[in-house]
Amino acid sequence: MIKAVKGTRDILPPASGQWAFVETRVRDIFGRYRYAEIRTPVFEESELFRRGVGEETDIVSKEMYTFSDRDGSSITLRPENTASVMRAYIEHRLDQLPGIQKLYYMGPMFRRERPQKGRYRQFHQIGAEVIGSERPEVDGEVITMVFDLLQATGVKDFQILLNSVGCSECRPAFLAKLRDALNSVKSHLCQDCQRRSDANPLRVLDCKVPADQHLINLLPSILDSHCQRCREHFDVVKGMLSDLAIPFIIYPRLVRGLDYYMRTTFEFTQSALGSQNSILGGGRYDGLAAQLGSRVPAPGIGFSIGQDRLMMALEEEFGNRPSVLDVFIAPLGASATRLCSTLAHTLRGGGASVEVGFDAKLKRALELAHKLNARYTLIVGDDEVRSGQYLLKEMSTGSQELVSRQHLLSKLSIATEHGI
RNA sequence: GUGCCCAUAGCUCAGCCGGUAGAGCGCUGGAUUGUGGUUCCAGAUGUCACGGGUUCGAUCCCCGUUGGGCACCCCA
Repeated sequence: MIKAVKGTRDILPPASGQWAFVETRVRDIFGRYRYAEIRTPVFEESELFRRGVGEETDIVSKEMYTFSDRDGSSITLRPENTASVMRAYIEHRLDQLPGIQKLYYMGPMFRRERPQKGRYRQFHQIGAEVIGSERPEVDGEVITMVFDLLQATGVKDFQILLNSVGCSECRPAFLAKLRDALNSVKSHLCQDCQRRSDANPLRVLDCKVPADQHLINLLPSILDSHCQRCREHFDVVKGMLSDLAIPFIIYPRLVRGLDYYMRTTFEFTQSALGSQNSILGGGRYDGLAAQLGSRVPAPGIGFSIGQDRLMMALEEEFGNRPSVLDVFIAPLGASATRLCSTLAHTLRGGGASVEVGFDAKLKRALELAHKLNARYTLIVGDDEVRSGQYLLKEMSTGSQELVSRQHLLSKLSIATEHGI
């Protein structure tokens, strides 16, 4: 039997309906913030990610799906979408458009990692980018928007971690201070941290080994190394969130894995997700455009939500909500079946969701209607065909009455909004 | 990529100390004519993940492969 390849999966009903529900909410809420959708290709020239994401990152150094095209060019399945969006921004001169660009996307990304809960080789991200402004107010608005989205979809018990990783002016000084401090304590840290101290000192801050924590807490904080511009920027972001009563935790140890981040970085975590507890991450990347060869400055900030993880966090929320079926039509016999096709079409035209049964046995039809969670079953047999009065049965109560074709729709009192 | 654990019906799982498999749920059919949910009866379904090895004989023991889970690395 051929199966889905390692780390990929099928999203089947009813889960697919839940995914679509979330996507509808995304479009609604992002739309209110005047974001517009951008759809970039699923694969790009490999060079884009090498330059955009960073040669030294794990993503680029060991997780990319890269292959040679027939003309010899190197192609990579996108491991994330920010670089692509920025590429499109530069390529199509979106900087020439009035105002700042606010773009959102959703779709599959690909990384060749070992799969585990909340981590897939094909996974799905919902993200947004604002390009063309370095104002801190934009950062605040972006965070506010994701907060709104999580609230609207019903995610519970999440935390917002906020940090500022400085800029090209103040970060080198911080790194020097950190290296110094690490040199004196690293022999007391865990194996991994000893290695990180040299390879990637920032990562030490991310260590979760309990025994290391008290020493790590004594290490220099990036917050103390901020230059004046970074400090002012961060203050505005924090102030905005406070004004909006959005709870956040200043987490100076938050380091993000992609090279392009500077100043504001953030992450939303949710405890129910297990080890992969990060549901979304984002930050500012004012230098990315230049790295990609843009001649005009294009400061930006963005985030991406792990949709697979978001869905996991919402599992309880969705529970076993039944799918919506307003009417199951049960035709008994050939003439009734023929009539029911037009009847179904009329009801669907009026907004009802309708399924027509094909089993001539009423018992079978009712069984199926029940299993499909139909609100009503419409019984159409020879008697009904003759009289033009159809037997409408309400499944929850079992009560039934004869209704004429004209009155069917109003009798059904179709709910205007079909949730899921 | 590394370590540990796991793989039996569509799903959740049982299967002693090696003798080629079972339950619950679900599914299909029936309990006389056009009435579902509860009930009763009957039935189907398994290359016991795959490939080797040991053995008279392997779902069970051993090795490998594939897939999954957990943790690490890292990240969404």
